[in-house]
Amino acid sequence: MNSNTNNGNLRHESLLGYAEEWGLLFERWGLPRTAGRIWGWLHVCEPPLQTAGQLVDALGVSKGSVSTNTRLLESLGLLERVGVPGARQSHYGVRPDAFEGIMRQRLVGVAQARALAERGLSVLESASPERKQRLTAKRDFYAFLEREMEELLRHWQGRREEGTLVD
Amino acid sequence: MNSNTNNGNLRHESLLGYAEEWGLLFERWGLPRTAGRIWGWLHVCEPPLQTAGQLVDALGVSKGSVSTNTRLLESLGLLERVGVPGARQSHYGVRPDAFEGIMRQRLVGVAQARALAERGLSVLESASPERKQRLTAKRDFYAFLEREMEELLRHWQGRREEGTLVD
DNA sequence: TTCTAAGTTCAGTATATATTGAACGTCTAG
DNA sequence: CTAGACGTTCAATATATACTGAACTTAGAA
Repeated sequence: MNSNTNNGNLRHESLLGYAEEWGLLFERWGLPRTAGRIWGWLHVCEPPLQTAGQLVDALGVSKGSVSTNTRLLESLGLLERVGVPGARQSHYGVRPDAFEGIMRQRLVGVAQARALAERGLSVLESASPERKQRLTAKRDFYAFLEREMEELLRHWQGRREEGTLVD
Repeated sequence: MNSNTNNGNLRHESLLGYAEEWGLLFERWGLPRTAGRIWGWLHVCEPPLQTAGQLVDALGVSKGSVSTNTRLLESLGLLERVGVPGARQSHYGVRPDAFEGIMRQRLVGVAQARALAERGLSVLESASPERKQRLTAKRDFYAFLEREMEELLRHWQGRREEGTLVD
């Protein structure tokens, strides 16, 4: 195995371990373990672009699961499917702007929380300010977080444009 | 019911609905639905401090579940158990600094991701820079996020000290 | 066209997790 | 001390979700 890749003295096993740990982390975040495994694996595998079949072989999961989870990761903005000239299969790779996708996902969650607090306030419309106070504080927090994270996202994008013009 | 609380024209049902929606949001975040229900409810209930028994009655969940999930929310830094003079039971309420707890939780997740990327890099120690590139980018992102969120947390704390000296 | 490989979908199954309900410990009041 | 309320723990159960494997669709090769 691995006859056509130069892995130096890297143990295939420890690379797999890295993927596996991302699986566990994803699970703690309420996402499928397999999605995490793919995400981790695509950061250390060789070659960097992998076909569905290669993922099946490397990670020991079913075709169906790879299909489902690559689609999930795509929809989260973390993966992209790229065409390789002369190849019939789809090749999956980490999106260059994947981290913006991660931040955007988090932003969505914050925005949902803010919207929900807002909706709660409308239910308490006729209540006293004291009664509203808890909800107002919550709304203010999520509004703060939403604004700040949007700025953070811009920061990151700026950073990428300056510094990492390598790729 | 509700003979001793003045709820004005607020429908008990719509307040419960608010709690229920937080339950669903929590679930999407990989947390128990009941924990979300409690968290939502404690922002709109009257009185603001509730006993375990009141939570059982209001939310229609078991004593055991309330016990488990209040402990969870406590450990996340969102709830506090306060003693009420003359009352035998524990009373639960939203911590005044709950939102700092939320941010701290998120920070922990980011730190874990950064640590994991770091560990991956040590596995690739002897590899070429090109091979390391994907992991380095990931590590850099999480390191960035970690630093920025720490600052964000400080911002929020400062904001609280200035503005919200009401409570 | 037919044959084969790739990828998707989905019903069935496995697995993990939350929730219940009952038994237990603990504390306070009387 | 005893009675009863409160809270916790845990085994059993319910429930949700991920995963597999097989059937199906599509597309290229011959």
